[in-house]
Amino acid sequence: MQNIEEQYVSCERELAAIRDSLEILGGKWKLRIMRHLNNHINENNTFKKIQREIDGISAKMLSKELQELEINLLVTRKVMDTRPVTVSYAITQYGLSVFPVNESLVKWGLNHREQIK
Amino acid sequence: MQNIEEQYVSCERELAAIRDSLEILGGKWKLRIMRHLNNHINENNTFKKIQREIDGISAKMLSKELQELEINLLVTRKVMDTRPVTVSYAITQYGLSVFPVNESLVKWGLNHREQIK
DNA sequence: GTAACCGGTTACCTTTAGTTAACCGATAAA
DNA sequence: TTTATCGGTTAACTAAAGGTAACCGGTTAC
Repeated sequence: MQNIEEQYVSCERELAAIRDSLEILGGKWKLRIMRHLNNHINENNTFKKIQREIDGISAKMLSKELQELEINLLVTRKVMDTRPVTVSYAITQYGLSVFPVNESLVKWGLNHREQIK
Repeated sequence: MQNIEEQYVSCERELAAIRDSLEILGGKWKLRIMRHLNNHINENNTFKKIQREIDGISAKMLSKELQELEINLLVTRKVMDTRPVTVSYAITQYGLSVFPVNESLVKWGLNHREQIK
């Protein structure tokens, strides 16, 4: 049995973890991009190809979101030796760890639609 | 095996579900409040008591967030027959369904701290 | 009558998230 | 030399989220 102080610390740690997850995976585009890369995992996902295939995303947002995903080790960026230069993005092995979170959000959201109708 | 159209619909449904989940459970306070109500489930959680115990939350935000949680059937609001009147909030049975999502966010966030350090 | 408690609401402000459109350098094709 | 492609960046904007502080009606205790 934990004492009060340990309970408090554990609670703070969990709250910080939730903040981290929502900051890194939340927002309008992050999971959208991760899912797209995962659904096209055997393709050469260049910047332009991703932008064409994700409906509504601007170059600015795609660039910004990919940078943040790369910083968090969820995707890799590889400059290809083509003319003109293309840049290929891919989900990392570690990036696959977001899919349980993705699934729990999907599951809850789908069920919630049933619940409130 | 699904055809292309069915895949597309399923993908749109899942993306909408993620948007719903993040809209209803995301933000700075929603899960914070749900966790608090769950941790104090046998107590009389009045507005003032919740506000005292959740560090940093303003009356405005607490009021707004509780209203939205109530609309989504996640908490109940009960005006008590006391002087002066108090209002008691409680998590619903359905509200408990957020904890698997909560757990997956906690788990991913905790692991991510390890991963990037 | 005045002060205090409860459960809020309102107005105003700041910060963050996201959009739009123009622009950039490097390269290559016509 | 003009035009196009790729992978962005920049500036300027709007929209959404959240914070701060003052205020409110109803009630009770002094």
